[in-house]
Amino acid sequence: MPTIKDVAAKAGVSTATVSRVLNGEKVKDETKEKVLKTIKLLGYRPNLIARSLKTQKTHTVGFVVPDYGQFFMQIAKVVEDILNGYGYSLVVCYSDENPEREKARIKMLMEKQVDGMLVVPTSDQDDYLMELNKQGIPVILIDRMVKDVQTDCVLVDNVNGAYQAVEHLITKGYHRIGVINGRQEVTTGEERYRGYLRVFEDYNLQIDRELIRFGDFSTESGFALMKELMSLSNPPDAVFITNCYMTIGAMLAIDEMNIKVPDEIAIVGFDDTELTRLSKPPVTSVVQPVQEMGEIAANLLYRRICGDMSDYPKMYRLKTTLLVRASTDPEWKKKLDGKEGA
Amino acid sequence: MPTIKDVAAKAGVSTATVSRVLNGEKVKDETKEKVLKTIKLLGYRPNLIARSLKTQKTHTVGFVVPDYGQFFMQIAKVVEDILNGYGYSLVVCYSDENPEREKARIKMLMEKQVDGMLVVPTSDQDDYLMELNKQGIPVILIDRMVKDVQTDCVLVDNVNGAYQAVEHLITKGYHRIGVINGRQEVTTGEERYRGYLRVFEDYNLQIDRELIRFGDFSTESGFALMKELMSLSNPPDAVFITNCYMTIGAMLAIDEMNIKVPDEIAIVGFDDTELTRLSKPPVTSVVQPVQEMGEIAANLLYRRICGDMSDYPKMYRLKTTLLVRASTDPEWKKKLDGKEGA
DNA sequence: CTGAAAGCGCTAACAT
DNA sequence: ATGTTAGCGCTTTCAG
Repeated sequence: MPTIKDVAAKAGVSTATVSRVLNGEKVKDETKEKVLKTIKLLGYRPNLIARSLKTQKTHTVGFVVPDYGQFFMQIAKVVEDILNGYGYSLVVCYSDENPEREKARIKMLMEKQVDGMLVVPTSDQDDYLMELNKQGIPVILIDRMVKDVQTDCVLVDNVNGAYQAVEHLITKGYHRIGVINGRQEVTTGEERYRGYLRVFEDYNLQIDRELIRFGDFSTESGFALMKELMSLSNPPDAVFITNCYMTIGAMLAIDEMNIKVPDEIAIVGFDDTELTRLSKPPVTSVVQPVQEMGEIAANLLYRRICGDMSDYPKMYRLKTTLLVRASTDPEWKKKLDGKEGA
Repeated sequence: MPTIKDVAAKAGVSTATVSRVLNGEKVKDETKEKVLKTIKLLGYRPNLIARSLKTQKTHTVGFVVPDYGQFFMQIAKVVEDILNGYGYSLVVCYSDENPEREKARIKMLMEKQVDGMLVVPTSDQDDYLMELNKQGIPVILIDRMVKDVQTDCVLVDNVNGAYQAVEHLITKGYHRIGVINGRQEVTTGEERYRGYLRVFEDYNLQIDRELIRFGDFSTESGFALMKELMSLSNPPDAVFITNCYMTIGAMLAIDEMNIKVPDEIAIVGFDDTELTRLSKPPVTSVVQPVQEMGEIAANLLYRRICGDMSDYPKMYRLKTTLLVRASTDPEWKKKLDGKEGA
């Protein structure tokens, strides 16, 4: 591999000049030509490591997700595209919904000297994240936030998303509405539960505590909890499930128990993925603006990296939409009639 | 951030000694203690960039996948875990099934100076990949290979996997067996098609060319091609679909057309993901040993990075398994009875 | 066993 | 407009 020195020597200029050409600084056209030519000739590629050592910038950003499922990977894709466009590359790693592992991954990213980070925190008290901020490396929280922490975050309005979902069930005439919650140490889990509770409050309805279950966001927990709910002497007639993995688990359980949806039980889930769309029947879901979340987060992070702290800390609360499908609507198939394709 | 110099100064030793302690070389216990203590005291963390510049190793490896779907991300997870265990971190990027983009991503990884790469090539004539090999950076092809190229690869036996799938259909008594193929410029696409053809040859059966369709691995193409097949005046009674996205698309099409599986059409897919498992009915699938693929690839790459070229170039051809489910077996549900859970 | 010193390849003052 | 030079933080001969 040729170095900048080789180029300088061959072109008969100093390394500084070559560097200037490389970085688009003012250089006499004639010498620039000459340098460019020798660069091509030698097949020279700047050594990014050396450059990083000098500039203290790696042009790399990290993204810590809880898992590699469709929801977060959709965001990752958007983020990667945008950041690539700015000349940054993305390192994605997964925390496995485990604060310890999250900390380890963040540490690794720190040591790799990333210029910034996007994190989906696995707990609402991530003291470690704050250190980063103090160290001056921009961090954007995405999807979930951390309590008592002042930093940029891109979230959705989970409370009202959940509210809308549960209200939809009530409007449809369901009375015994259960909920399968996610981890309450995570803001999305807690907020969605809060939305559920608020509906009952607003409608002045009684809640049967038996219908409230707590899972850990995993397919397995959705499966197990749905079985529990349906084994009750007085089972629910509808269930709100607060993320997509648990929804899948619940659908599998329902299927295994040979229960009819929505006739015997109505289901509304959170997140819209291929799974919920392909499921039979398709699941009514609170859909999050994935594309927008990714775009906003990536662009905000880029601005922070560039030193623009004008509106820091900025919190986005994007709105969700309720997509009604057959799992809460027996008429769905007829009404739809070709409106939803592949 | 303190540097090695700060540590050396504070501990009253030379930077060389600190470096030795850091790298576990022989140092008098007493001085080692002292150094370790000041490292802790100052909260010193070695600067990996500086180290990389010196050692020419980044302890990073790249992984280029066609997409962020479940199949490849499952592999990525395995690979990441293993490599992390060896002290390497993984940069995953997606080529979007596009050779140009793949080239760009590989180039980026090269410039980032990764110590090695795992690539799922998007074409069977990736001249660019060979350059890497010449440059001495280890590359392992995974899932797909490149023709006329001598390099390590971890593949599955697609031909026999497909063969088994189609033979299963024949055994079940289906006659008009269609196929939805993937991109033929990609070895998996071509090999699976070959497996399909071979069955007809071996059984000395006539093929109706009308039943052979070519897609691009996407859900959309699976959807469109299945619609085409089922709109034929003489439609197939079974279809083999050569990857999971197209299988999903096909299932959606079938659903939309209100066709019953397996009564009116039997389906066998390639790849086993949540989608094919959750689908109604669940799809009989050729399942690939994802875990094993990841393990083998990661460990092989590690060995190559460590300079062990003993068995180069090594080609693995792992065996697939056929998982029979309801999409080819009306009796499935009864037979199963609790054998398959969440 | 430890220290001095020379770089790895690049950028950025500072000079010219 | 270009060249000189001093590092960025680390590893690694080579001496001692």
